[in-house]
Amino acid sequence: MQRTSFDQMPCPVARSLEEVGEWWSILILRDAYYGLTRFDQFAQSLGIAPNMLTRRLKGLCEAGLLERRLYQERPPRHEYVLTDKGRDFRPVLWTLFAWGNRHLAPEGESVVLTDPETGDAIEPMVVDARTGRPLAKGVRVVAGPAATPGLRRRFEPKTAI
Amino acid sequence: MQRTSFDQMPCPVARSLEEVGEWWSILILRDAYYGLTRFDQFAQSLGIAPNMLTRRLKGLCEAGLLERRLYQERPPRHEYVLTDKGRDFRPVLWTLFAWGNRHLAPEGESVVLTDPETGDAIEPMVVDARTGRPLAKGVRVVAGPAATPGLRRRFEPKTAI
DNA sequence: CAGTATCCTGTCCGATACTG
DNA sequence: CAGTATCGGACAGGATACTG
Repeated sequence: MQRTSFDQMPCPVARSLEEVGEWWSILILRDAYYGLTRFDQFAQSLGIAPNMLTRRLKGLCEAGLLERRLYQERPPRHEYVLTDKGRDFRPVLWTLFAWGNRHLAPEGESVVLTDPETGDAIEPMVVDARTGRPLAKGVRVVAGPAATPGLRRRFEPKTAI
Repeated sequence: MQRTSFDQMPCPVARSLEEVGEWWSILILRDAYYGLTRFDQFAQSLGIAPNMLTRRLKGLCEAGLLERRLYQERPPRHEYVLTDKGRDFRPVLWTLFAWGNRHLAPEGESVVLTDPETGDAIEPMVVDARTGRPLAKGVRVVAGPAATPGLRRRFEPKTAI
């Protein structure tokens, strides 16, 4: 890897980007949530070159977000299905989706999220699962149990996100 | 741009990636939330090459997430401050942070989010702002007011995310 | 249909040197 | 201190051809 490796980086954001930071990966995940599982479904939906699709699918499998599963013996056919880890990434997509709709839809929203039962539009918001309170400005970032001394020093001042 | 342009793509996720899809951009935003505003603060925190930092800062400014502001006349000095649009991106960082902590912290969490008042750990969760109900699997994606006919066709089947 | 194999280009990115 | 200028390498990504 040419980029500085963030393998031993403490920040979970940096670590996440290490796995899904590539451009196509997120769109592939999006399509996986949409229910696509097969190579050519992704290829057609994304308009991605086949070699790149192979690369990105392999990457997502190695990162443990997708699982390559044989669904037919002869001829051998594989499908790409989300793992728990991959499914758990959906909150990121939701917030990204919402942000895009808020700020990058000059001529109106072309796609919206809705409640599957009521059909009402959904407006994603992030809250604390324990208290139910919305996360607002000033969420503190502090060194955790596995922090190194240097890290503790860095997060000693009031660091917020 | 060498990549397929997603300028007229309807999906807000793709559009978002157009603006913040680059690897460093997110980390710069993260540091901006941390309170950094000046060139060399970013440079030192990220260990990024100065030319890249210039490019990414310029990109974020053009995308309207950061604003370059003169804070000193002679010699001219600029600071990079978050715009509303940039601040509004924080939910994405929160969910990314949480995902990274859940899945990429083998030796324990090195950094955690806490409530600035109580000091308790925070566990980000995405809910619908209107009903307060957690978003679960099966959030529907449907064509919105500005959708083209082709788009409507695509999202006619039950598409979820 | 589900990929693999090549080849090519753009550009992300790092390293370094330089400037007001 | 806050950048700009230049160079070079690695690789993401595109295009196309080919295979069981």
